[in-house]
Amino acid sequence: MLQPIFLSVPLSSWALVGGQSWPRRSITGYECLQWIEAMRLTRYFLPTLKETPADAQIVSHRLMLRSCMIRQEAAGIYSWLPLGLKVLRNIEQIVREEQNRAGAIEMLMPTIQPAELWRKSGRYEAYGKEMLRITDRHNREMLYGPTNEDMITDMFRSYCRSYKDVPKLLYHIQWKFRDEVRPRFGVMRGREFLMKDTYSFDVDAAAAMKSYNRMFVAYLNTFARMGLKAVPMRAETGPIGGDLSHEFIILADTGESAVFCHKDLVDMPPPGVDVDFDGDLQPLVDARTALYAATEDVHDAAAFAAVPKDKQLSARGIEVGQVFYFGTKYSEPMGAKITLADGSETPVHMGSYGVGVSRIAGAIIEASHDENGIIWPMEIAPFKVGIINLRQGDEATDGACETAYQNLCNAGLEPLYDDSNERAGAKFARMDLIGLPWQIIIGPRGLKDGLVEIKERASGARESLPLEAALNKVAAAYARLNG
RNA sequence: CGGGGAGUAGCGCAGCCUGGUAGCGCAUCUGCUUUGGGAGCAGAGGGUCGCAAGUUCGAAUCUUGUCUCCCCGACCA
Repeated sequence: MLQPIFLSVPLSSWALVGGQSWPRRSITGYECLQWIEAMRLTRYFLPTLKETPADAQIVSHRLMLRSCMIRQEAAGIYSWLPLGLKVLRNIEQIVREEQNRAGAIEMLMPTIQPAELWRKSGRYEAYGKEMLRITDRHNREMLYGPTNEDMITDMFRSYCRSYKDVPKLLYHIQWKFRDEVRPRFGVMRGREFLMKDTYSFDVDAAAAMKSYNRMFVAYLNTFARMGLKAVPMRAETGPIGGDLSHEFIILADTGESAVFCHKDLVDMPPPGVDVDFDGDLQPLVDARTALYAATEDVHDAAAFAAVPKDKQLSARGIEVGQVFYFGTKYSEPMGAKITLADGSETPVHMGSYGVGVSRIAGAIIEASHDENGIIWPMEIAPFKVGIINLRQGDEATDGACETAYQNLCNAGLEPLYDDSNERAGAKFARMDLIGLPWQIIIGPRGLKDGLVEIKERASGARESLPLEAALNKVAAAYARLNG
């Protein structure tokens, strides 16, 4: 029954990153065989909803609930169901790859921290009710970390004493908890959220700017790979403190903050993955900070007025990342000092750089959906292609679907095969809802003439062609992505 | 934290004003017919009406308390 089909487009599962061969897609980020997850719908867990839960107000939240990505467990606290978890992992993996490329080193700090650390930095009382405070069985004061500056500064202090130990960029991807007064918008403003936070350690302010620029450029590439147009904007530093900060904002009507920027920034292409992170990044950063862009908190109406009228963009935005330079704000009180070449001591200069990994899942949907459901960018899609069997039980149809499934699996294209016995309409609606980039639609009518249908979710464009050509077309789209 | 609203079957809702032991649509299960954009018919299962006190012969319904969730605002990745 199964007919091997030769895919004319070579698929490389390995991409060149920083001169090394890395797995293109893996769960752990470590070198391993390419991780392929294909699935038959009847074996999967995907009870999609036809009706919208009443509590969900914004489109991304509604679609995430309907497509069975998440389930609310308490206000601002969610389970990530199988489909949602795959999306979350894909986002996380892009963030990880771009951090590694920029020279940051991954580690993992705990979610629970001792209160003592925060007393040392002077933040324990200052952070207020947003911090979830816990007492353990020995009556020790603990907290569920809302961020990790204090812990990493303490760690740096205990291991690094010399100017020779810097620069260092360390990051982790870990769950955070902030006891928001009013969680809302699903995962975009949860109390528990997954965040990538990087911390930089440098000898002085000038060196710290180089770290800042690394992260700035890494973020531009990170969001571009996710199909997002993120605009860096001057921003307030807030409780993290410091002198210099940019928020990376994607424009969306449902955004929480008002933003003002020069239109040219929106479509400015990313620096690209072949940037030399050890080279001078300042021109790249300057190109994106020369034009006016600011969030409402630091908005300067006069400066904005100087932007040509037809280039003024006043919109709403979702913050997906933020970079801070805060100098010695933590190293000073916590005694994280390094010895310089001349024997003198100086507090290490620090910055922190956050990406809201779980928030991005919602943000991408806000930026990419239509009335039928989600439209996933290729790199984010939980499965890369859906196979719709229009007549389960029909020998020719079942056979063609199996052939497609096996070949797509072999090609690493992570197909989701709808082998359920439901009616065509239900299958179409569900496949559109979960937003896989490509659909291969196979039924007896088309097969009579040796044809299957291929549909691109984003454009809705459909085309009838032989199975082999359809598979090759999807493979070609994926190969382009892998460069 | 101020202001508003809601908790009744997995989801969406009605019933409450005027107390009498719970109903509709979707979903689920069974059977038959269907099968190219969320099918039709027939049958079935599923709810201590958020929780706790109180009033009453009797409470989903009235009273009080309490918990949870949502929305608007202020605040935040």
